[in-house]
Amino acid sequence: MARAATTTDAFNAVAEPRRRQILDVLAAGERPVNDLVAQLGLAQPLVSKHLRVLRQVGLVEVREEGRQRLYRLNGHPLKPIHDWVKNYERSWSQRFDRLDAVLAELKEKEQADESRNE
Amino acid sequence: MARAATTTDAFNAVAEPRRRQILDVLAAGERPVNDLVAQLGLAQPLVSKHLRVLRQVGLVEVREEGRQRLYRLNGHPLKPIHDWVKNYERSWSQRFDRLDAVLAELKEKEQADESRNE
DNA sequence: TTGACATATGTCTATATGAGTATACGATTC
DNA sequence: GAATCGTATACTCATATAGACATATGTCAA
Repeated sequence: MARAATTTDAFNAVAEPRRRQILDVLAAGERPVNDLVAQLGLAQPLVSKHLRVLRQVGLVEVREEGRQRLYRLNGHPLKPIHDWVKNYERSWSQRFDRLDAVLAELKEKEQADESRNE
Repeated sequence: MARAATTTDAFNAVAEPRRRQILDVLAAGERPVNDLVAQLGLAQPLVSKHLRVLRQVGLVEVREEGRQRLYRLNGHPLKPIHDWVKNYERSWSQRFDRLDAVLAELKEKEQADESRNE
């Protein structure tokens, strides 16, 4: 089997840095394709293709206005990523240091109790 | 150009659901490969290959003990993902509703002031 | 209606993938 | 040292990609 399609889910869609850039620009508000082309310095067909992927996973929505297509962000599909990754925050954040210390203490105490019962 | 290698960064490495599963198991503590094979129900060579990718982006580390290799989690490389995605949290979280309301109010007031100066 | 503009799609190429299967390799045990 | 265990690697396959380029489609203006 090959790698999962980029359109499988937000995880795959967002693995491509250019697509993250597009979302970052759209976070400031609705934009026509050519604005994105200009801001990102990418070829227009490439931007259109990235937008297609983002559309397919629901990360952007389009609105037609004259000959322009206005794209806007929809962050909802990013929630699963956030939900998953936030469980690992303790790996780097000092915010959890105190909690970790408490847990270690509890564990130690528990083991002491166990050995008392042997 | 082809899609960026899975070993390019955590974004790409973690786009594969099996690799996320592996990390989820390792979050509970150090594990030998065969434990992962059993818990995930995957073929052993497949697990080894996924572990290799995770190693290359620094998400896991290995320790040899006899004929076993004990893998453990290192969440640090996930921080960029968390940092990026958390900026989009307002897209789905109600926690930001109040803030958004305040911002909208400010904006309205600002526009009122502007029109007074015309 | 002709042309310019905004965007999407098709084709091509190089490349890498996940999974399956077989096998290699080092450590241990007999 | 032979057999076994735990793990990694090699090879194969089908498939999808990002990007470059050319072109199609639709909309507006002169």
